Amino acid sequence: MATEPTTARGRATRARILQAASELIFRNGVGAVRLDDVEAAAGVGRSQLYHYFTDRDDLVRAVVHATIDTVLAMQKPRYATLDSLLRIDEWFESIIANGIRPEGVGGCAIGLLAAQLSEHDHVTRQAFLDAFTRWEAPLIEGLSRMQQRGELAVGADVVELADLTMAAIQGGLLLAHVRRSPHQIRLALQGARAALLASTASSARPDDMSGASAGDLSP
Amino acid sequence: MATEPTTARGRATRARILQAASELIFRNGVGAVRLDDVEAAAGVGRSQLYHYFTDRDDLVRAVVHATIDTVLAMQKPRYATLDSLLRIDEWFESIIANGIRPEGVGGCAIGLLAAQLSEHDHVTRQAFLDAFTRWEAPLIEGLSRMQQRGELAVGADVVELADLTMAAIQGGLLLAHVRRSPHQIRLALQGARAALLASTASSARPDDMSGASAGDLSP
DNA sequence: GCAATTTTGTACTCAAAGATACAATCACGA
DNA sequence: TCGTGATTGTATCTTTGAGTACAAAATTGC
Repeated sequence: MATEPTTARGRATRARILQAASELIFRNGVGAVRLDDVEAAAGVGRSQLYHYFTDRDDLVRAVVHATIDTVLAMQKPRYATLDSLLRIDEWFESIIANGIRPEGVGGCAIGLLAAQLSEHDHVTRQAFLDAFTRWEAPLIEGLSRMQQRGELAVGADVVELADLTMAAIQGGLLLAHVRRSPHQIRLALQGARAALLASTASSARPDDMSGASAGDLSP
Repeated sequence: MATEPTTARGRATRARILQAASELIFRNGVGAVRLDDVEAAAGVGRSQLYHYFTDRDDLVRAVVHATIDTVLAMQKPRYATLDSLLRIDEWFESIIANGIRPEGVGGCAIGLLAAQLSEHDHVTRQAFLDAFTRWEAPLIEGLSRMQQRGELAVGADVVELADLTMAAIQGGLLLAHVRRSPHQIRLALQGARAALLASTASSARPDDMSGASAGDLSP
């Protein structure tokens, strides 16, 4: 049975295992990572793994949760204030910057995991749902505030704008990952920006279709 | 060694294996699919697998190529004429429709595979690169024609607009997959549409920043 | 119809990797 | 210092699933 570490050393060991497993999984994919690899990378023995995690699946689940927390924590500082186009642009910049890592370009850790594991089990799937919801919550709130201040067209659906932005982020990071080009993220975010801009109160004109309210694509 | 089937029966068997493997992989992910499962689903014996494919990796590679061909072929009919907003809208509609399958909502088969395998080996990665390039080629061409006809701002970069659109498609399908909601695809494509619209000649005004040309997000 | 080739069925081998056993060592509090 | 529990090292067991062997059946070409 998995034991929660009580001492500082134990916590450090558990953290090292998690760290090593996360990196390996991010690099090579969930299926390609052997427990031996994790051991070697973390500098621990087999017994440690089974001391802190019940089995391989438990470790993977822990990696998922840790990854989600890490990624969301990285966004945190920018989060409080996404209530202006300038702040949102800054946020976008941080996402672009985070997409360029020493171990490779692009690829949202959450998105990559989600693509691999969202069908795995119900609990894990729910974790991803929560992650995306938590991720976009500050944007929804910021957009709402902009709308209240009259900086966003009253007809705009802020939730839909946020969803659309999340899709752009994920798609941009995926393409950047495959193409190994951070430029893809930038372009994708430009798309989201255009959609947001189209809902900006100042540029919302009734005579064009720039408003990104739902229905444009309805059959 | 893998043998190419020469008879009709052989081709049918090989096709059945490929079909079964593709569905299982799409459903459960590459790592979770055992050869036993493929056998059972395809109704063949172990010997058939190794008659038509050298090993598991060879089968997976074949699935990748077959999936790419299938997905691109589905887009083909719409491809010839993506040179107006109307045609592009129709194209979007077909993508939304394809995202709703009996076996689950959303999830571009190519995108999901790419997330799992783009790091696997160089050849497979190249296959994904080619796939995305082939996928967006008709859009680039269509947009170019629109630009030549003056329906798109002369300053717009059609390649970037196409890249941005691809990111929206992929992100939308990924979110739709996780959230099990086809609406996510629609929203994402609305975002791409807004970006395209912003570059439409008629709505391109020098006094706003709607033009999706590069540089908006540059530091 | 018959030989040659292709296709298929079943049983088996074997290595890899997950999981376990258990003793040794360490760290902290009394 | 001593004892207890937490932590770690090593060796071993077990299961899974990829890959192989080989013969039977079906199909094709002559």
